[in-house]
Amino acid sequence: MPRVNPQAKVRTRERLLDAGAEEFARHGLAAANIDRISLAARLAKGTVYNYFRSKEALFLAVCLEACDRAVRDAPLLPPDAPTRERLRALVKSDVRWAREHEAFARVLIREALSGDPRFASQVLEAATPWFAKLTEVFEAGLERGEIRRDVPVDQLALSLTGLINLALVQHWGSGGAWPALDDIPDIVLRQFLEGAQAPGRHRSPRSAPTQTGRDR
Amino acid sequence: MPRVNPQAKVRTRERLLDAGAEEFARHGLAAANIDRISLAARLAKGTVYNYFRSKEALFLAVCLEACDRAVRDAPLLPPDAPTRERLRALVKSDVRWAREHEAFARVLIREALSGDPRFASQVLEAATPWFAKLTEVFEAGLERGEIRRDVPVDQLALSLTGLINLALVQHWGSGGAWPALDDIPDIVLRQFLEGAQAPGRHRSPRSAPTQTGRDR
Amino acid sequence: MPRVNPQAKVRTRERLLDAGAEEFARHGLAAANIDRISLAARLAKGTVYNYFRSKEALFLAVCLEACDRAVRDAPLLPPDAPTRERLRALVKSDVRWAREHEAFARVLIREALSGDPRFASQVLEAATPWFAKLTEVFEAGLERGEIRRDVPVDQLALSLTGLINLALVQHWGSGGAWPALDDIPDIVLRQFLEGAQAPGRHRSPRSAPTQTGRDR
Amino acid sequence: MPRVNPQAKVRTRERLLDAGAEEFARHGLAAANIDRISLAARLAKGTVYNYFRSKEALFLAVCLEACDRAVRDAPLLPPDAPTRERLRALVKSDVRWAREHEAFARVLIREALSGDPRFASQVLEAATPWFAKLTEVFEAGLERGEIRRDVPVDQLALSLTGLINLALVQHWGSGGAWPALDDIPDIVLRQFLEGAQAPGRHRSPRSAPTQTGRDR
DNA sequence: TATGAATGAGATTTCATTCAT
DNA sequence: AATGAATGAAATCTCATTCAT
Repeated sequence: MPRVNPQAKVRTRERLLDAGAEEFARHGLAAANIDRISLAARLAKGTVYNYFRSKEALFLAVCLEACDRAVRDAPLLPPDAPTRERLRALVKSDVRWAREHEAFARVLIREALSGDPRFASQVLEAATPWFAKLTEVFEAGLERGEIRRDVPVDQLALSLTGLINLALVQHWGSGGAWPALDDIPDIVLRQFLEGAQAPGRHRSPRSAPTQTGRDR
Repeated sequence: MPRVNPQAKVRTRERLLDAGAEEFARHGLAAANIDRISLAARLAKGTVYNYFRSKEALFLAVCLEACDRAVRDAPLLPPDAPTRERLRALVKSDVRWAREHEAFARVLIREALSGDPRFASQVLEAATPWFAKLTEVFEAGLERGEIRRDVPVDQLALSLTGLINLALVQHWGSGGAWPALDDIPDIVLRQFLEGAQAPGRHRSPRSAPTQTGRDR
Repeated sequence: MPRVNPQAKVRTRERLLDAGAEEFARHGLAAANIDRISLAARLAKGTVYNYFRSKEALFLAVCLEACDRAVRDAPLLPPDAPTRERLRALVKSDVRWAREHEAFARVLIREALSGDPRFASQVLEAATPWFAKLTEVFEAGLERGEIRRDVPVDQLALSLTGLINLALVQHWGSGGAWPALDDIPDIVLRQFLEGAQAPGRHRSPRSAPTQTGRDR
Repeated sequence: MPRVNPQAKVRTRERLLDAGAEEFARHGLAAANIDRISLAARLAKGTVYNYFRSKEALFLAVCLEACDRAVRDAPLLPPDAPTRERLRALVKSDVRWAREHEAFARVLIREALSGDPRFASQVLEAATPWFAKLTEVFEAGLERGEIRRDVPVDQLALSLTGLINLALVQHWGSGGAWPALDDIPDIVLRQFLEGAQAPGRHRSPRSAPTQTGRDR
């Protein structure tokens, strides 16, 4: 259809994105099948290539879209809420998204480890909006003395993200046995905020050599 | 040729495992090429199938072998050493292995996320020896009050493993920029043992809801 | 938009022919791309099909146009000039055209050999104006006894044309090494007019069977 | 079939070559279909690629084989036969081969004009044995004063080859009307050896500048 | 036990052409 | 007359696996 209104193009694109997400979720990138995608979108195979240069390009677009939606839906507690609660809200939202898109979430994590570094980093870029939101919360927490100052914010964001993903991977890997999805936010936050050391123990020798006083 | 020296069979198997590791590391599972593997092993393609039922079976065998070697080389500090030091030794050894086998380590992590749960869990099983060693250290730490009691040991083992892998993934993903491999043990252990909370803060509200007292 | 200025149609057609010539020259008929052609002509793909039934039809039209222009530019020496000189002028002009349109000239020659005889002869038809001019010169030469009478004029025209094309093919095939384009007219005419026999030799045995006396 | 005797491989190769020649002859290189080739050879599609890297590689191999056979069958008259007769024998043999393999001969000539110069020159290389034979005859003719000395032998070989091919192209282009295949040797040799000039005419002005006296 | 020739399903991508607007 | 989104057939090449020797 020629000279369609731009909306039609957007719709077609969306149908492809949706069909792609479904297919990638079900089969992973390598085993995904363009034929099935176009069929599911009720479009011709060639149309896929009118919108995306290659299967990989479609995958990247699907990742971008998915991450965007995931973050867009995440509520942000007001800045004066405790950092722990603000984080919990984000993590809960993230876990909810992962629950609803489990299969695709797995694929996304998986492909972020692709052997091709260029491709891997393109996949990672999709998470940019998430990191932005996280950073915002951390920085507010820093100002209010709720977050330790001796670790860069970027690093904290990565640690938390990683812990969430790990918990998810473990949840999936255990066939859902443990941890339960609903428990993930607390488990992760406890580990993230408090660590594994027994209470009352000293801080790491290197970061706080003068261990005397303080919380003794 | 009948009556092959049993040692010869072992050798052939080893050559295939070595060639497989190299190939999987370089190309990942999906893109690995049996032809190249047999070529690198200086054997015929058919021979691969005399030893392994399929490409996937070969991959699993390679994983098992790799993890075995990795753990076999890991030193175990004496039980009376501080838990932190015992963990550090393990993590360092793990990171060293990852450094020396970066490519294969990536592939291994990646395939552990395979969409096929049966396959994924088979990959994970390869890590059994590692978890055993970790568990041993945690239990000793528990007895000596160095490790918090309110989190199951399995969970701790997973958290630590996950943090290490995350750090590695981030190291690779950043093109080696951050974190440096040598810094990973400390970074990970600090996060793992102490968490992200500012020093002096209360424990998680749930585990100690009445925040009064303690270190106030 | 109805009532288009007829001149506008001619312009559009010309733009398509020009873009087509360029594309066919660059990629050959089979690999030529209608998309690129319409793009280069700054028109929509559909427009190409408003003017030409198919890619092949466009190609034929381009051939016709090209040959027409080539011959139109060829100077014709006055009828009283020596035949050799009149021919040389034509050949030079032909070679000049080929030099200026090398790529397209190659394609044209190539497609004249198409497996589909219908198509091939359509391509050849494009050369009609050239053959007409050649024939005119030959007939004048015949009347003045400068051209042998025992070979039909058509055949002579084909021979000369073929020799030129051969020389061109050889020039291109040798990467321009030999023959130089500027030398082609003389090389070709010498071969065409005098043949390869040593001077003083008898004519072909058939035309002059009494070979006795060697060279008289 | 493993460890077959080398003969089996040669046979398979030959079947592919034969099927390829047939297919290329019928459809040309671009439109040739690997599927049909493997079918005609009663082999699997993959087998084609076990023997030839690509369709083009198969085509080149077919060309080589064809030219080799064509020349191998060409009789060589004894060195003391007149040059004209020795040439006639070669041309006749060439024309006979072209008659028997018309379709493939056309394709071969066509692809020698390929836009890709690397490919074109590879095709041309197939004709090496033919040029060798031709050269031999020319050199004998030179020694005996039957061939003009002022044109390099290479150039003569190319001229003759070109004239033959042209005649063939014209024969095919005219739907067989003219020239008849049987007439080609004489037509070509006359043109090649004697040229188009009327008998008794001077040599080219350059080689015999004293044009005075017309035909003396 | 080792070999390696043969297999053939399968998948991505291209692109001439159509036709509703 | 011009447009350009959609179409979908077509075709090359790959590669895990088999099995006769």
